[in-house]
Amino acid sequence: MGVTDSTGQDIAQALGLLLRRSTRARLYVRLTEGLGEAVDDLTYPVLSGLARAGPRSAADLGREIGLDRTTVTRRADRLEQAGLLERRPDPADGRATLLALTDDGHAVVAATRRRLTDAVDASLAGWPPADARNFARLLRRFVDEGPFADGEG
Amino acid sequence: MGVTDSTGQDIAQALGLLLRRSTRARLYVRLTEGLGEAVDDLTYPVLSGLARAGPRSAADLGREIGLDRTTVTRRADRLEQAGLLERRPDPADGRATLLALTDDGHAVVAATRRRLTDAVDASLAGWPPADARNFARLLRRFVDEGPFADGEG
DNA sequence: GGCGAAGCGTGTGCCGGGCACGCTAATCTG
DNA sequence: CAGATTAGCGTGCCCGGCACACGCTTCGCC
Repeated sequence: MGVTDSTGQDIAQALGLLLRRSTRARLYVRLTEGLGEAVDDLTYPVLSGLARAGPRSAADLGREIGLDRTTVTRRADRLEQAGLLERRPDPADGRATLLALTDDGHAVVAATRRRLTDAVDASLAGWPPADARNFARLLRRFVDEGPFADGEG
Repeated sequence: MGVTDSTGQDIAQALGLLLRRSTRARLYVRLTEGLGEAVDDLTYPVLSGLARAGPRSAADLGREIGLDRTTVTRRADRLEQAGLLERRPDPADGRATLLALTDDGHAVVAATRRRLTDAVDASLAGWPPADARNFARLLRRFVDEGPFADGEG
């Protein structure tokens, strides 16, 4: 990895830039804009996590998405009030309360995902299809094996 | 973008995963670990921004990195106390105060960047060099043209 | 059937972030 | 050249999110 091989450095730089911009541009804020008062960059991870993992208890979901149990509870309160999420008693465990998306909740997640996909599509518009496919493949591999791959989520 | 072309969707998915994990794994926290009490995931962007843009006023830097002017000031206070940053009166403008990295500050930024590069190198260890180079090129292009490219930073 | 463990919700304290104020200096105007 | 307007800075203040601690209920084991 001498001067002749700056690949790692290049990627690190681009990665830093990516992470910086995605927060600076408030990506999450924009993606969730206009989807109702309750859904914003803070509450969306709860919705998204439930969409991914299915009905879960607050504690489980917290472990899943890296938040404190109580924080999940508070955010779920807001989402429940907005009708995007509902609480059901766990049939298998009387103390547990399952958080589950309502149809509206699923719709919000779908809309947000579509927005992101559209944005990606737009920025890939001028790319040769082969490059785009290659990028998708390599990015996927990097994310799976990458410096963050200590968890499943 | 029918069923036959899921490329955009694939990238969006991987991108979401990447952003999620980088916060969930507290990437920034780890990268700045052990570099002194004052430097953490909150104060590092100030350091990094100064390293990129050179000596700047708090207001300018705030616009640069997407933070409120006063927030930059508070964080700069901590960094100044730790000797990583210094305040100089702007010779060209008597009301302005320039924030500038000290040698120690530059060293901290260099160390953090090296850590990230090392992590990337490690996860690229098993890759064919051609793939790695391709990935670097494509990622760079995507970041430059991507859905976030509304700013320079 | 009783007892420790696990889960949930909520009250409380703490910390980060943005707004508003007062001040100083630069720039514009007549 | 003097007054007025504008731009910049630091700090006091308030709001909101987060984690810890408590009390309660329920499960699992003995």
